[in-house]
Amino acid sequence: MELSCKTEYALLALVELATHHNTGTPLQIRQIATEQDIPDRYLEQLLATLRRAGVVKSQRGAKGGYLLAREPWKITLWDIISSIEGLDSPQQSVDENPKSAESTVVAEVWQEARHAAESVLQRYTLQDLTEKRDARQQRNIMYYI
Amino acid sequence: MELSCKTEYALLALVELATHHNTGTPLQIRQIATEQDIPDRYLEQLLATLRRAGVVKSQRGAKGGYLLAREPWKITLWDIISSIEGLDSPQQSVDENPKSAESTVVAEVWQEARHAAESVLQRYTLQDLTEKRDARQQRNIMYYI
DNA sequence: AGCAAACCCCAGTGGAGAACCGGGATATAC
DNA sequence: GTATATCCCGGTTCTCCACTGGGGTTTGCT
Repeated sequence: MELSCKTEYALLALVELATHHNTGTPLQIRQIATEQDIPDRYLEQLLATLRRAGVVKSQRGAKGGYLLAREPWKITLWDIISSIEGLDSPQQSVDENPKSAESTVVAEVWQEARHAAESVLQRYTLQDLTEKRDARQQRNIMYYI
Repeated sequence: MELSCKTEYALLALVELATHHNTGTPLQIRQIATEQDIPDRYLEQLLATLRRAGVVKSQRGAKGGYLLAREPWKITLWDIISSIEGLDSPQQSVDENPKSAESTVVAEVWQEARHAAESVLQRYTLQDLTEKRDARQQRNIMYYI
């Protein structure tokens, strides 16, 4: 239920990639890390996960770095979070423990709640986040006048 | 995002209490535990938490046990989960780390998603769970005919 | 070709919480 | 007073999170 540090790092990093997306040049781990104040060796792992999930792509070697795999408006927050959270549900273990009627009902309701949150996260894209951030910064500038 | 074992135990135990609520007699840990297949010493801790949160009340001594603190239709699933998960937000630490614009936006969106899930859980009461269970059992019986 | 800059992979560590188990103190019905 | 329950405090094992470190590999540049 709580926003884990891990997920927040991933989101912040991708917002950073989204803002530099129009340049076409890759962003390096180090740059993202210093910009968003994330431990770089940790961020490296998160980006690796996101790459394997097909959210970002990487360019190895000198002058390498990371790029978004798709346009910012084609990446939803749910894409990111489900990738990083790893709800792979690896084995649909056909175990024969017949869940009680109570368990089944609880699971159904929980599923409904999770789906509600999921659909909110599906509605937001990286593009939306950068726009919301820019709008917020504009407002903050207004306050200073 | 996932339903923890802990929370599921609490919900199952409370469903059990809700079904015996009309009798007016308290249910004991041991009974709930064997009925719902929960380790009893663990359930004891959960019920203690729920008691401190005001969801259930206890009766000590022989012939003691647990009772719902309110009627089953006045206890929402959110009441239970927030009690057990302990999202008390203990200290509103007025720390002076100015969150970045990106962090703020991410937090806002996350808040919105969490609120969506929360409102689903607010809509369901213990009464709803028992009714859903009974309806489901009726349907299962129909299948056997 | 050589070198440095970047990603890639694997492994380990410290702390926190989950999911338990156990023992003794306390309250209550009979 | 005794049996029966909850209450309270602690410890234990396990997993995950957050993070660090040591190499290896690919690539651009000169």
